[in-house]
Amino acid sequence: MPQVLNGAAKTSSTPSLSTDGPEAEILRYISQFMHMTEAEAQVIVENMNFRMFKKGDILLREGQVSDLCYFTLKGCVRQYYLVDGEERTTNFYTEGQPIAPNEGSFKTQPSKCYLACVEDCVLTVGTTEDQLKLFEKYPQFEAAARIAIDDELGKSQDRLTTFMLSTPEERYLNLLQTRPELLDRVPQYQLASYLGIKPESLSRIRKRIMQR
Amino acid sequence: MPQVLNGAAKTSSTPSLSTDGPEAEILRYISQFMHMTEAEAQVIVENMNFRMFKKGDILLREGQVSDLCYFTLKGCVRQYYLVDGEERTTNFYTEGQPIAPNEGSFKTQPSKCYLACVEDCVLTVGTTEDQLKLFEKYPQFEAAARIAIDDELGKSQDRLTTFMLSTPEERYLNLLQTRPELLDRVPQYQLASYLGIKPESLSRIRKRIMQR
DNA sequence: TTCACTTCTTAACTAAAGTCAACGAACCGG
DNA sequence: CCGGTTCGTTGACTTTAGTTAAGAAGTGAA
Repeated sequence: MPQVLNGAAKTSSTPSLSTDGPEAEILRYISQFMHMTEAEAQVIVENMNFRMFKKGDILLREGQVSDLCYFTLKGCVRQYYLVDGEERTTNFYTEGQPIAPNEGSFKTQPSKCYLACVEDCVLTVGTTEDQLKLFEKYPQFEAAARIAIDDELGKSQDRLTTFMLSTPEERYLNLLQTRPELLDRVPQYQLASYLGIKPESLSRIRKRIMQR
Repeated sequence: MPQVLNGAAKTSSTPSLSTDGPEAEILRYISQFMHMTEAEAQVIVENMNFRMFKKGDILLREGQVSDLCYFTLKGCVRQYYLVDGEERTTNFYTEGQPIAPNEGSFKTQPSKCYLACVEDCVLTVGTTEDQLKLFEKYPQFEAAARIAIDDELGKSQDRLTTFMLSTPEERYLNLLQTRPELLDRVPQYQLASYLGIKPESLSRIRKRIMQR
């Protein structure tokens, strides 16, 4: 069961927020899209809702309606669908990645996917309402949010074309290049379905590659 | 070569803008994301840059830097990549769809894809600068743009998961359901690469389906 | 330690897509 | 109207992934 991570930031007595605690991840993320003062960083951290989850915890189930958004500070969250009783993984979210799999008009619709923790996780949790309140109080964050969404759209388009243009073997090699840490953190049968193939096929692909 | 469609809207003497001319497409699109008055509709149409293109015209080439965005009023635009000298189609844009294949941080990067007209087209063309100017003058359009981008993100995520979770045959059947008009408008070898397969395979899939 | 369970690998076979080549129909352009 | 090109189909063969089943290696709990 999720537990509140009490005052993860507030109890931190370090003077600067650019520490290397898990909460630094979200500051690094936001500062990609705007210039942030120390005071603004403080506001962010104070308004964030930090939570810890255990390996195996389920954040979202098929059919559930939720407008919660997450941001990964520590750990790994897997997104998957149940088709014919089989789990089909479509994404892994790790440190520094926002989790919003049901964007657009689907926020008020029952979810078609699951979100589950592959490891113990530290996440921020927020509702759409939280965001709007923050934007009202601090309008400068709204522009950043817009740019962030645009950036996410670019990444999503990029992932789609990369997947469309690649064979399973190329996708595996690409994963080795771009997210090698996943291979150590995630069971291989989950990686396989993320690559669009069965575990046996991934095993053969790995063998094929080794033999060169 | 592209020609300016002189005063497509201005010369229209119809009192209402909810006419069925090509420019109505973009009004329909925007009104999905905001309530629009007649006056606002007028502003949109007057600020849009309408252009006609011939079948085969290329809007964007690999390596080209462009921050142009398009919106499809009439016709069909194909997005493709050149890999090993072979065209690999990744999208078809038809009436009512915005064309912005290089979102996010890639706007100032050389394009990796091509955009070509499959048919004679009527498109609106706009730069990022145009948009910002419009937002300054009419701030109410900015919120709509944000929602539209969010909606696009949702659609992109949806396309990605659908592609990941489907076999080529399922993708073809899905295309029959969702965009049947494409089958008549687009040559089959382009559809094949859009489905991630070779033309011969699509031919066999069609045969297989007919035999049931 | 042992036993159960999960994960990964391997093998044999099936199904489907890729490759190469050939053929015919439709479509232009002259 | 002809001749060439493009496009879709088909066939034979190769390559790769799916299926089923079995077993080995690792993990964790009693």
